[in-house]
Amino acid sequence: MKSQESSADTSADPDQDQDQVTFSLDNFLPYRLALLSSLVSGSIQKLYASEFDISIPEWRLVAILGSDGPMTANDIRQRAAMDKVQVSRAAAKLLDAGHIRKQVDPEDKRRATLSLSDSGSKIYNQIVPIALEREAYLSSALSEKEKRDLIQLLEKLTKTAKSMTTAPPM
Amino acid sequence: MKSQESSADTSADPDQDQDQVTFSLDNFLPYRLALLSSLVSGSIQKLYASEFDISIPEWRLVAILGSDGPMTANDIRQRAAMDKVQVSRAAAKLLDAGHIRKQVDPEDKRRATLSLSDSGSKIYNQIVPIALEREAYLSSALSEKEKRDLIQLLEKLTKTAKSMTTAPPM
DNA sequence: TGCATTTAGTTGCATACGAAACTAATTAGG
DNA sequence: CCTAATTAGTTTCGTATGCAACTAAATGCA
Repeated sequence: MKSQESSADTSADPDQDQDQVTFSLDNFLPYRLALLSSLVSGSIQKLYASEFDISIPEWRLVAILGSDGPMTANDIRQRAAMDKVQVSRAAAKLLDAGHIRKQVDPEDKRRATLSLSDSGSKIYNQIVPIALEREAYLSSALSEKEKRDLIQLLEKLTKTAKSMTTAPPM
Repeated sequence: MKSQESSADTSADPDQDQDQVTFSLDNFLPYRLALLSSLVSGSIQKLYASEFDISIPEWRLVAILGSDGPMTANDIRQRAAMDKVQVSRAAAKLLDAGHIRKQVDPEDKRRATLSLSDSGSKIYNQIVPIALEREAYLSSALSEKEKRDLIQLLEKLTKTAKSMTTAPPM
């Protein structure tokens, strides 16, 4: 594909040899995504940490168990596209803090179903409105339609990005 | 925006009626962004590491010095919204590898102008086409208009996100 | 001038991360 | 059956990260 004839930036000096490609981080999607994501995560992380002493991976577990109900660590891994180590550690911390329960499956003792404890549910119920409010504020510069469009665009990109990663072991 | 009155407020409202808000990580923007960003970065990181033995922060320095010309570490930090530690370490590695030069400003010996060496320029010229190709592939599921829209939406969000971190609403 | 403050950049330390090695339980298959 | 291969989940270990403390130079100011 012939891409990137970036618009009005270069004075299009034809002498400029062709190795000297025009490139700007500002229009480079991976960079834009990384920047935005780190800004957003950073802000959220601080909030969750200070108010609930919970990390983002831990919050993901709480969010999933809270919205989708009890499931195993492996289910969570697939559901949230998280690393299994990340799930394991988040679960360990949440268990330790008493926010989730772990029930070993008697049928298959390797598996264990995780579920929110009362304190976990409480956290879920407390965080959800705050998270939504944060998100609303974040996207307050967007119209409803723009927000839907954005999610849809991110969805498409995510699909492509998944196919780009060299067959992740799942 | 007048929002939460502080931490006490949330617990001061033990009445949990509206807490069964419909919430799903899937529609939660911060999560979608983090997921996509990590997929994209991961894929790119592997590519740069295997082909050029260079990390993403290092690549950012090369990209900026290559496209915008020589500048100080501090300029880079502002330009790329990077942490100063990150810039310092990336610069140290690139220096060590001989990809950049460092010239101390005689006027102000704290400052030093960084610039690409020949090998740095070579890397820049080699990576740029690959990066653009990657990006083109990543966004191949989007129309030109969609891609422009996306960048614009990300821009808006980034602006808001920056304001969120600089003015911590807590 | 002389000392406090600011600024550019680096380093130390404690944490987070993920790949890979590992344990324990289950299933396959000879 | 018994061993090999697979699966769920945990731990180890090297690296990356970022805050905070630090060094060194420049500036403020009295």
